[in-house]
Amino acid sequence: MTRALTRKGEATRARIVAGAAAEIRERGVDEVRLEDVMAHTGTSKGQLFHYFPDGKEGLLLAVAQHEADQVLLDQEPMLSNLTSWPAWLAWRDRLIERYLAQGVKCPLNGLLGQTGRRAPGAQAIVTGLMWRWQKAITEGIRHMQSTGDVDPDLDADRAAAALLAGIQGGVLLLLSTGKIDHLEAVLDLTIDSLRAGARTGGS
Amino acid sequence: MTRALTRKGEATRARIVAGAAAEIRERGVDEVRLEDVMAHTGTSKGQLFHYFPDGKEGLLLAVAQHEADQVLLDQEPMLSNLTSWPAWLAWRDRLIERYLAQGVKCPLNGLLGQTGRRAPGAQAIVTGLMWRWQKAITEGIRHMQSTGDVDPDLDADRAAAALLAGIQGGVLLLLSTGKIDHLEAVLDLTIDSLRAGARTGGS
DNA sequence: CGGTTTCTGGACTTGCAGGTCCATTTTTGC
DNA sequence: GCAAAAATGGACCTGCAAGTCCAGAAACCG
Repeated sequence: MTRALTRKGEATRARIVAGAAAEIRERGVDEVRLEDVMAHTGTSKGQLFHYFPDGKEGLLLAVAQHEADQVLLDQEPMLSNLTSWPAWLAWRDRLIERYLAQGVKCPLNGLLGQTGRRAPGAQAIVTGLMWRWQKAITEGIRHMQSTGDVDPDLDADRAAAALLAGIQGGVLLLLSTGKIDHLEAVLDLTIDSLRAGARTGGS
Repeated sequence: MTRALTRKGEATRARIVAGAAAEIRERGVDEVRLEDVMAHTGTSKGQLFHYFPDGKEGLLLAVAQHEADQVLLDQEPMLSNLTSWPAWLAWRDRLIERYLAQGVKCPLNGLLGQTGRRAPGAQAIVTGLMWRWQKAITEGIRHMQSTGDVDPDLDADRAAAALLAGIQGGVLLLLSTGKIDHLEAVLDLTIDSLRAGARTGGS
């Protein structure tokens, strides 16, 4: 019963989400008014509330989900194939490239702080994103352990957790300082550290 | 000429900042109205605009500065004395303890995303905080290098940048997931990694 | 086709939070 | 103690952005 959308309606809905996402990325969550979304997507207020009966709340939630999915998609196919050191470096390069291009515009930053508190659902979206992200990294590490490229005694989950945190912090620092250095340092040092434990099995 | 504050006035101003900070920590930036601050600090609207002629903007800026300073103060005296491994671990424990207690309430998270964009000054405050923080860590690493406890060939700045990023990300993940695991993993693994390079000078 | 549903546009309402103003009280400095 | 300056309280104004409503156009389905 959640379905009562014409083909045209579905297109409009998608256009609204995409447009709102772009607007938010560009100017920040709290700077975007529904009017801006309307103007930017060529829609009317009636449409907005037709597709998002919960108003801004619901729209932001949809945008958050959209952006969260995009974050992971942008890392493919590298993220799901961390099966060799060149693959790891390719992933590293993709991340750097992506966030360098993105610059100060983070779609989820504001959503975490702002929507995160009011909408309980937004919290879930971010948590889900982080969980999926970390899972992919963990699998990458496990694979490298299976091929003997990483110390098998290493706690893959813990290492992935640390790496994920480093990435998040690196992006955060990119947002506040405008420099990519932190993200680079995290990725390079962490990958180096993973490689270091390969041959030297001595503990 | 910036000075025209009575002793009483200064106290009131401080009370407003502290109260607003508490309120923001508790409920998030965008959920706090000036009225809330008034109620919570026992002040009137006239006072608010008397001490902060720029209105909410100026108040948030003052709060941000206050909180930024607090973040570093909370880590003292450990942060400025990272001169032995026990000292590093004490710092680690302090961080864990502090953020565990703080839980989901981050004073600067919202300020980064929200005020960060509108107030150009807020950006500077956050950047300044990060810079001071990283500098302290760098000095700690350098000291350990001088005593031979850390590989002297290590790029201390880069390592500090990575660690800082990890901490920020760990806190971010604490905010979104409610779990301290990421922060713990970052601190433990990074410190372990620093120790690992001590004796083995072979590259 | 024709009835029904969905889609669209935009005028209107509403509430509220930031900001203004000034009259009164307190503090200060001489 | 007394003028001047700062501190305080709170009524008032204002703009704006979310949300409501409904009437007309377009799309769907038999």
